[in-house]
This record gives sequence, C-alpha cells and structure tokens, in this order.
Amino acid sequence: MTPISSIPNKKVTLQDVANKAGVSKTTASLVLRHNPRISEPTRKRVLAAVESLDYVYNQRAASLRTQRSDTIGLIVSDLSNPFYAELTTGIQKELGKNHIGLLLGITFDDMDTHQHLGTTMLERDVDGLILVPPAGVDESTIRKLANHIPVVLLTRYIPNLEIDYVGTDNELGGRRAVEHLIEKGHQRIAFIGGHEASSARRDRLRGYSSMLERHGLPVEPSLCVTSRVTREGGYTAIQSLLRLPDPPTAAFCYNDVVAFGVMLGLRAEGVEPGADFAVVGFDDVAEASLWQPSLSTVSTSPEAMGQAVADLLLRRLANPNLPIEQITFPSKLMLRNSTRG
Amino acid sequence: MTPISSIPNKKVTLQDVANKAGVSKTTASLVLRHNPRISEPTRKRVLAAVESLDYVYNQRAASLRTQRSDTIGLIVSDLSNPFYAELTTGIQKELGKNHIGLLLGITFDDMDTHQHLGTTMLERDVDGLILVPPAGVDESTIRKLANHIPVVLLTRYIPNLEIDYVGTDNELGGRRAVEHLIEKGHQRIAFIGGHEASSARRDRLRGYSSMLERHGLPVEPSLCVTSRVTREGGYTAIQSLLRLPDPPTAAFCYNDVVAFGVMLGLRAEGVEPGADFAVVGFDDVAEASLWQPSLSTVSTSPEAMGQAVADLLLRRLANPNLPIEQITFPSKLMLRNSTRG
DNA sequence: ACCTAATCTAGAGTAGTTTCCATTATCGAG
DNA sequence: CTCGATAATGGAAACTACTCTAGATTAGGT
Repeated sequence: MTPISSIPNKKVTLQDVANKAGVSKTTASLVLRHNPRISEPTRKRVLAAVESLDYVYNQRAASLRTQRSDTIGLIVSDLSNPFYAELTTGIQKELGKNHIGLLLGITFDDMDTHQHLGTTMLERDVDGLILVPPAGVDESTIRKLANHIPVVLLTRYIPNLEIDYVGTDNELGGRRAVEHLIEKGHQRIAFIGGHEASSARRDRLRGYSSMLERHGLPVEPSLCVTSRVTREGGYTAIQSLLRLPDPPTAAFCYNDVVAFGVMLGLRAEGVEPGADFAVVGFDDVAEASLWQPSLSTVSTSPEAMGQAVADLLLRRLANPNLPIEQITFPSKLMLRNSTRG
Repeated sequence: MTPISSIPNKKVTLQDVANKAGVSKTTASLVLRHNPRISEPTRKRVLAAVESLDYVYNQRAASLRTQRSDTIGLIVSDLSNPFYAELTTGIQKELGKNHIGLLLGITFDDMDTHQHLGTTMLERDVDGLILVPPAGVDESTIRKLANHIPVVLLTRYIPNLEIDYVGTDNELGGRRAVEHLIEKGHQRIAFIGGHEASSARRDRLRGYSSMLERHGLPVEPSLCVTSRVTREGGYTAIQSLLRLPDPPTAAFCYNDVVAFGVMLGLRAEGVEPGADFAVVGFDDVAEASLWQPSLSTVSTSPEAMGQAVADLLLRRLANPNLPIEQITFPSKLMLRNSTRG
C-alpha cells in the first residue's frame, strides 16, 4: 500500500504557472483557453509549466468573471424508475459532448425537496435547469426559478407557463392504449396510478376517457384510481379494484412501473396477467419487453427524449431569444403479451 | 400563457442587498450565514431586503473564498443498471441531509470518459469524489485525483492504493453462491460475465474457484467467461456456453443484470431457468425478487451502501486525518426460485 | 470620563478573465 | 538605411461576488 498525501499540497494557481513559465497570468490564461494570439514557443512553455506543477484549472474562479458555470442542473423525481435513469443517461451523454457538467437532484416527488433542490442549484450558479416537477407544484415555484435562469420542463408541464418543454403525447398514448383494449373486447377498463395533480396523468386520463366515450362506454370514477408511482402502488391498487362488485377486466396503467406492480398484484390474487386480465403500461422501459408476460406499453424512447431536452437547453443558453419550444414526442403502442388474451 | 422574462434581470449581489438594508456587505453576509453576532432588528432588515430584491446567494463566489464548494462528485459506470441507480439514490439522500450538492458523471465503463469526468470535476472544484472506476483503470489515474481531493472508491478497489473504500464482500458472496449450487447437486457450474480487469469480478471469481476446489471440483476455464455487464452480455454468453460439448447445468453470474440476460438466453434456447438450469446473481437489485423465476442472488443492499459511502466521504472531509477506512458489507445469499430445481 | 461589550464595517484576500495599453518586430516608403 | 505605420505579442490592473480579519463605532454601566 502506497500512502496518499491526505493533506492536499497547497493549491497551484495560474500565477504559479505563469511564474514558472516566465510569463504573466494573462498570457497563461490565454494559453489555457487556446487563444491564437499566443506564439507557439510561449504556449509550449506554459503548457510545460502546467504539466510539471500538476495545475488544475479552477472553473469556479473563472465562472465568477465569465458568468457561466458550464454546468446545468437536472431535477428528477425518482431514479429507481428506469425511465428516469434512461432519461438521465441520455442527458448526460449530450452534455458530456459539450463539456457541460451535470448537477443532479432527486425529489422523490416531494415538493419541499424540489423547492430546496431548486434554490440549491440556483445558488450553485447552474447555467440552466431541466426539471421534472413533482406533481402539484404551483406555477410560481417554477416561475421563480425561470426568472433567474433558463428552465426546461421535462415530461410534466405547468399550465399557464410559457416555457420550454419536452414530453410525450400523453393523450394520444392514452387513446391508443384504450383503443387497443377495447378492440380486444374489454368493456370495464381501469385507469391505475399516478398522482392526481400530475399533468402527465391528467393527459393520459383524458385520452382514456375520450376513447371510452367514443365507443359509448361509461367512464366510471371507481375504476380510475391514483397511486404512488411505484410497483407497490400498482400492487395495492389492483387488489382493491379486484374486490369491487363489478371488477375491471383490463387496466391502462399510468406507467410501466405501476403496470409491473399491477401484474404482480394480479398474480398474487390468482389472476394471470395477459390471459385473464389485460395490462397496458406507459414509457416502454427496457424491462417492459422482458417481463413475464411481456408488457404492452406506450413507447416514449426515454434516452432520445433525454438527448432532445439537453439539446434544447443548450440551444436556449446559446440563444436566449430562441422562440419557446414545446416538443412532443409521438407515442406509439408496443403490442406484447400482457394484452394477448 | 404568461411570458417569462427570458433576459434575466441584472444579477443582484450582496452589495445590493446591503445597500437596500442600509448595512455593510459584511453584515449582510453574516446574516445570511446565521451568524448570531447580528442583532435581531438588522437581521430582519437584511432578510427583508433579500426578499424584496429576490436575491440568490452565490455559492460559487463564496466557495472561492472559503475553499469549499459544498458539492461532491459521483462517477458511476452505468445508471441503467438499477444497482447503480439505487446506489446513487442512497448517496443523494445522505448528501441532501447535509446540504451538499451532487455532480454526476456516467462513464459507460470507458476509461477515457472516466478520465475526462474526473478532471472536469476537479476543475469544478468538488470537495470530494466518489468513484466507481471503470474496470482496468490504472492506479495512477486515481492517485492523480486523490492527490488533489479526498476520493473514496465504491464497489471496485485498486490494488496498492491506500484509500477509502466501500464495497461488498465479493469473495464471500462468490463462495456462498457456489456452495449453494453445489449443495443443489450441480457439478458443472459456469461463471458468467463482467469485465476481466474488474476487481469485483476477480474477487467473485476467487470465491467461486475456492469453493469448487474445496469440494474437489475442477475449475474449468471454458466455463468462466467474461461479458459486457448488460442483459445482452449475459444473453449471448449463456448461448455459447450451452453449445459446449459438455455444457454447464448452473451459473453464478457476475451480477443481477447479467443473470437476467442469462435467464432470457436460456429460455430462448428452450431451457427453463430454475427448473432445468440454476442461476445465481449478485447485488439483489429490486427486480431480482420480481422476475419469473425470481432470482437467487447475493444481497448487497445498494441504498445502504450509498448512504455509507456518502457518510464516509463527509466524515473524511470533516477530518482529513481520519484513518483510512475500507468498509466491506457482508454479503448474504437470497434463495429464490431460479435455483429451486 | 473610562471601560467593556455589542455591533458593525473597511479592505484585503480568493483565482481567474478581460480591457486596454506597452513593447517589440516587420516592412514599405522616402 | 532610416523613419514611421502596423501587426504581433505580452502585461498591469480592474473586475467578478463573496468571506474574513482586524479594527471602528456606539451604547451602557460605573
């Protein structure tokens, strides 16, 4: 074991580099930022000094003057949902290409945590913010952030707020899912999961309702339940639904994670998903095609959305006058075994 | 739609707050940092000014002076592996409690990306670093980082480096897994997956080998294969193994993700995991108990590890003279249906 | 009037960037 | 072969938004 000097050696500054190279701080700075005004010999001397002193550039000090931190903040609700994990991966990929750092926050869908993370990130001077606001945030919270730096909303929008947004066509997805279930002959279709105040849920629910109505089917409030957006949430929700006097025969779930829970809950009740009961999810998380039975779901290509949202934010930062963009990814239905019956 | 002022209003500084409150910059600063030396009336005046000007504290400028950024960096290999997603969640929870920000990097197990992210984070002046180094990094890369700021290694260690570490007892886990398979009567047990250079894999493999030897069974190189740490990796690996003249009847997999791939690959070949072929994973990711069949696996409680590693780093930051800690979580075997046969 | 405690403030850091000016080198014209 | 204009290169000092030390000011008590 070779010990590591646990007391960091006194910090090396640009001035030290300049001294060693026999130039001014200014020149050293210009070299580091690849300014062409510097002649080749001095550039080499400076770089050699950097190397020999093991200098590390202090992006913080620089940002004080330049007013850009070259990092952006991302606030998601739950990283254990693979949908957000993939989204985050897509964002990170895109940012990495542009040498932008990523400050991450997880809200667990809690408003206070969201609030706290938001100001934390403002204080840390991020250049921009990508938000998956927890269900039920009020407009003013977001507005407060957006008054300081560019904000783009991801997967959930806030009404009455003219602000960049990237998401899926939730309503269309809902219609497609329910249409498919109706075609399969189902008449009593439940809508399961999600937080009441979530815009995504509202839109999916609207698609659900409109498609039922189009087919002359009633929208029964007792079949539309909320739940925590976890497998446990789906698990318990389906169990109470099965205990209704006239239980549903199919369910359109708020998302895949809830759908997984529903399938587990069904089985726990001796009902076989795919055979005795049809289940549709939302997101097309990688796991969806691997479950037993594989899950029919509305596809939203999370990684592509991640790249799109990062790209949008970067474009906004480069040009604040960009017209507001609200990008909606088309949603398409993936047919699998959970609705084969 | 109410438009948002896309051009941020000129930045409000502490000086502005101080002016408005009729005090000095110093006093305003002390108020914001809850210094008790300030009398109640002036404190109130300052806070009112903060409120009315919508001032946001500039943690970057502060950190220039204080030499602490109150953010730490986390570099993981792959967020789509739920193990790391849960780890990250645990870390974030612990950091949030202490008002520490989290800068995230994903390497995709690529050395160049790791290198790049490492220096990026140094430049952004993180106070400390939690690393899951990609398989095969050389000692000097880590050492270079650790010379500047405290670094703690997570799940993978680097030989000859006296440095904080948090991980699982990989060797013990390997022994337990294989012991269980042997007890079930298996004689030809494969070891599947992971990158050759990974320390975690080496240790799990050592446990595997030692347990085979203890039972007088040969360690056949043809049964020990590497793979990418993805489901696809496991999927293709098991398929070639099944084509061996004398194929294995059980597999101990590098981790759960690989094990999932193995189970899928088995089924694709008409072999039913759990009945015709036994599979053991590693990590006990939440999905493990939900698969069909549920996966027997070595449990490592990722969220707890996340909290532990964050806690260790925070303690190290508070006290650089803390003796080096190498924390090994005991690993225990979860018996489920994938080894019931 | 003097001492002490309680508050508050001036000003020097902190590590870069950037503006603007100084120096030197180059080159064509006289 | 000089002179002066121009370009190339480098440096001094101001600037960024905060913290913190050391000292100033005020009020209260004796």
